[in-house]
Amino acid sequence: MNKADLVNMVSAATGETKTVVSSIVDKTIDTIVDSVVEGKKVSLLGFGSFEPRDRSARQGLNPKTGEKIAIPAKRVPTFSAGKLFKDRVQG
Amino acid sequence: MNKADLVNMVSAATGETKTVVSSIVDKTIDTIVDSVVEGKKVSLLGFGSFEPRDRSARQGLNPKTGEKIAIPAKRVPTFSAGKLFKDRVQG
DNA sequence: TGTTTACTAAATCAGCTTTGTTCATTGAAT
DNA sequence: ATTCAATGAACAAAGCTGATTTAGTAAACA
Repeated sequence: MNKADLVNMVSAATGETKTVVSSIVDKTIDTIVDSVVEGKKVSLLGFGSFEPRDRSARQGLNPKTGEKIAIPAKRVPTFSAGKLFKDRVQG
Repeated sequence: MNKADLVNMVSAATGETKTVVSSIVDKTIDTIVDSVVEGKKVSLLGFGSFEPRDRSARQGLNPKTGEKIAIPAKRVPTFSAGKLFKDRVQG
């Protein structure tokens, strides 16, 4: 399922036009990304939470050549699913 | 940031009422969760993708007592961030 | 609405490191 | 009423790493 499918389904479920749904979905994603970029966590109860996490530098290797390479420290976005989401996926 | 904050910000950014934004955000989350529950991946370009992943059974241990315990196999929801999200968080 | 264009995502190789997982409880928040 | 974060230890599993091709999505424009 891609974004177009998602918008269609939400539009059908809510009765709002695809245009409105699309703009809100886009802006919602923008807002979440912006917040994480600013270092703040976004918690959506039942769904999960997004937050930035710092990864320390480490040794890696090039799978093609096998030689060791230095991987610098970096900040990455993470998501951890909430209880409801986990329970529903687990069944 | 929680869901109420998110709805307020998206409402302010789009001009749609909080009621409309709230219903669309909720339904969007529902749709994503439903899709993952059905075993299908949800790909939102630039943001990331949600999909179920199977974890095999393994041995764990109770940190309190130190004794070994059996952790059963299970299915969990996962999210992997897209390039744009990563790039923006990294800076 | 339909088409083109440019860019992103998936898959692949293997080995090492980081991260997640386990229980229980308190406090905060939905 | 219910969920979430945090805490602490230690082990095992999952993921990250480069480079490339293919496939596919999204944005722009007429």
